[in-house]
Formats: sequence, structure tokens, C-alpha cells
Amino acid sequence: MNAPTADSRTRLLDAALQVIRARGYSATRVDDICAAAGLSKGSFFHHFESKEQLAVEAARHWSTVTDAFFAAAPYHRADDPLQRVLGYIDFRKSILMGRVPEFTCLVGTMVQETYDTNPAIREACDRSISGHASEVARDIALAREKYAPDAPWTAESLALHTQAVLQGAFILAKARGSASVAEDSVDHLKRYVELLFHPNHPKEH
Amino acid sequence: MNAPTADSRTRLLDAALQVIRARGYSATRVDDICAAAGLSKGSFFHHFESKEQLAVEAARHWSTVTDAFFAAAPYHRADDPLQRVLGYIDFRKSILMGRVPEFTCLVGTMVQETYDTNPAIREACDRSISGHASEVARDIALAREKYAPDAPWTAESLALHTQAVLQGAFILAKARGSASVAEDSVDHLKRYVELLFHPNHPKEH
DNA sequence: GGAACCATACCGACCGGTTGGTATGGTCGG
DNA sequence: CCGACCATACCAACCGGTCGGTATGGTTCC
Repeated sequence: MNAPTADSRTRLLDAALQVIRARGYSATRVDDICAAAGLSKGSFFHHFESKEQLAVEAARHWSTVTDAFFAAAPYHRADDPLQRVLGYIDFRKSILMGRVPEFTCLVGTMVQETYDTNPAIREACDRSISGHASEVARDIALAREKYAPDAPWTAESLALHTQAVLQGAFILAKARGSASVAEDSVDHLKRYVELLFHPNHPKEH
Repeated sequence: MNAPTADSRTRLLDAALQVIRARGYSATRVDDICAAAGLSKGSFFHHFESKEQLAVEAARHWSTVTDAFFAAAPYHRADDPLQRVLGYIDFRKSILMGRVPEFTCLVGTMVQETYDTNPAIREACDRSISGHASEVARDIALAREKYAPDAPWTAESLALHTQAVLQGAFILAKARGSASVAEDSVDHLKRYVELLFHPNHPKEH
């Protein structure tokens, strides 16, 4: 009777995204994920051989979901690469809404708990973050070539910096219990990128 | 010999800083902390009424330790407030050495796992981060008044942004298993602050 | 068509190691 | 002797993972 709904494996993965983002990886029980998916533990271990393997697959699922989400975002339509980069940052700010677990990042949360004890999960989280950064770096590289070819920084490092700011903003939002501090930090990030590409200060007259 | 019976509580707190930074809060067992401190569980529950309360006190202990550490750092000796801010950033970069758990932040790690389930720990982590940011904000406010009194950002928000960058840099370092990506992000942060203050900044060599 | 057979999906009771916390008693300085 | 401190032994709940079993739908052979 579950035919019309998404298949069970996907439901378990989606449930894992929700629960782990709220409670963290270690504190999440397999039964929590099953309950959130409306499935039993037997079903869970039919689809995943262990909790650890679920985490690895959840990280990949996270990348799939977020890649599609960002691919559909409107900022890609700008012709100018710098405008796409700034549009990306605006877009990241605009989705900081709802409850904190709804806009924070699965892999940023998981990697904190697993980097030293769980290499498979750490690598899966790294692939997710680095993969997304590479996407951002493509537009940054084009903007750099066009507007700042002699800049002393690489497109890759600036893309990673955007991810660092976002991940850090999530931590502050979690500590404060509010998204507004994250919005402020994204504002600073946008100002930085604008300054990097438009040094229209009275420095050079 | 350390003071015989005097410091067991501190030894447990110090052990908690090490173990929780490496494994996270949920995955840390109280026996792990006891073993790292060379004490028994009876001693643990003599000093702390629960694992949760230990976490709250560990956050405060973390603030005490780090406050003293930063208070002793050389960047405070600069006369100019902007030089102190830039010196702070340089200092933060210079301590990104050793293994990852040795330079990352206890409260940034803990708050990710506890913000939605453990309000007491969340608040303790918030106090630690916000308290440190306030310290940084003092010099930023002086620099702003001196060099950029009409800037469209507040000293408080820029101070929080520095913390966001650092926390995010720690996450990237954990995912990558290397500090170098964190160093790059701190470089971007320093460049941002320099750009913010650049127009009226008197270069002195 | 239908009986026999099989694969996939799913259920939930159960197992055994783990873990936060407790009970009890010993040691030692004052 | 008292109370702070700490160790050992222990407990009950918890939790990841297992296992026997059911339901359903597809395939093959007559």
C-alpha cells in the first residue's frame, strides 16, 4: 500500500536528513529514523547494512538533493559571472528561514562528530562540501578572470571560504537559536566579495 | 606531583575538553573522560551530578582557559586598535597547528549536537562564543570609531563574523583532515578586515 | 489458468553489549 | 570521629543489530 509514496529507502534517507540535522549523528537512534519514516527497524536493516553506512549514503543523498535545489535557483540566469556569484550569496541568505534544523547543513553537522572516529563518514562529508564548493568556484573563476585576473587569491580558496562562512554562520545560529546572526555574517561575506571585485575606494584616485 | 586531592575536578574538566573535541559530546562516554583523567566514575559523579552538567561546566571551563590564553597573547600590545584586530586574526591563524582536535573549538563542536535537545548546554556554548566575540568587538569598535565611523556595519556583527569564519574553518579542516584550508579562510578574513578599513588606514612599516 | 517456486520488502520480538548513574565502603586530612 | 574524596561493584535502561516469519508480486512449467 506504500506504492504511491516514495520508496522506503528514500523515505529513510529523507528522515535521516531531518533527524540528524536536529539531533546530530551520535544522538540519533536508528529507531528515531524509522519512526520519522514510518517504517520498522527490519526495513531499515534491509536497506542499509549499518547505521554508519546509512550516514555515508545520507551524505550522498544530501548532495543529490541540494545539487538539484541550487541548480534550479534563479541566480544562474545572470549573464555576468560576478552577478551569479553575488546572486548565489543572496540566495544563501534568502533561504535562512524557518526553524534552525531546517536550513542548516547535514554534512557540516555530521563531520564534527565523526571526523576523528569514522573515516568513511568524514570522506563522504568532504566530498559533499568540496563538490559544492567546486560548483561555486566555477563562477568565481570566471569572475576572477574577467574582473580581477591578478588577484592574490584563487577561485577555489574563495569558494571554500564562502562555505566556511556559511558553516560558521550555522553554528552561531544554533548557539543563538536564531537565524539573524547568520544573515549578518552572510552580509559580511557579500560585502567582502564586492570589495574584492570592486575596489572603488579612494585608495587609487 | 600535582596537588594530591586538589585538582581532580579540573583534571576531569581538562580531560573533557580533549575527548569531546575529538569525539563529540554524544559519542563521548563518561568512562572515556574518567580514563583520560586517570580517575574513576565514582570521582566523576562526586564532582558532577550528570554528564549534562559536566558539559555545561566544561563550556565555562573552556571560556576560562581560552580567555587566559588570548589575554596573554602578544597582539594586545599594539597601540592602534586596528593593529590589535589584525594581530588577533594573525594570532588565530598562527595557532592552527598540530592535530585537528587540538586547535578546534569545544563549544562550536558541542552546540551542533545539543542546540535542539539540550538548552542548558546550548546556552553555555552561546555564552562562551558571545563572550569571546564581545572581547574582539571592543577593539573593533575602537578601530571603527577611529578609521570608519560611518561604516554600515556594527562592531558587534563584525566580531561575530570573525567567529563564524573561524568556526566554519574548523569544520572544513575536519572534513579535509588538514589545517591548511582553515588557514586560507583566515587569510580571506584578514583581507576583508583590511579592505573594510583601507581608505583611511595609515600604512606604517 | 494455476500451481509451484522464488525474490524483494517489510515487520517486530529479541539478544547482548553498552552506558549513565547508584550504592557501598574505604582512605585520609583535620 | 567527621566529612570530603575516590574506588569497586553493580543496576536498569537503552540501542545497534539479528532473526524468524509474513505479504506481495513476478516467473516458469504444465
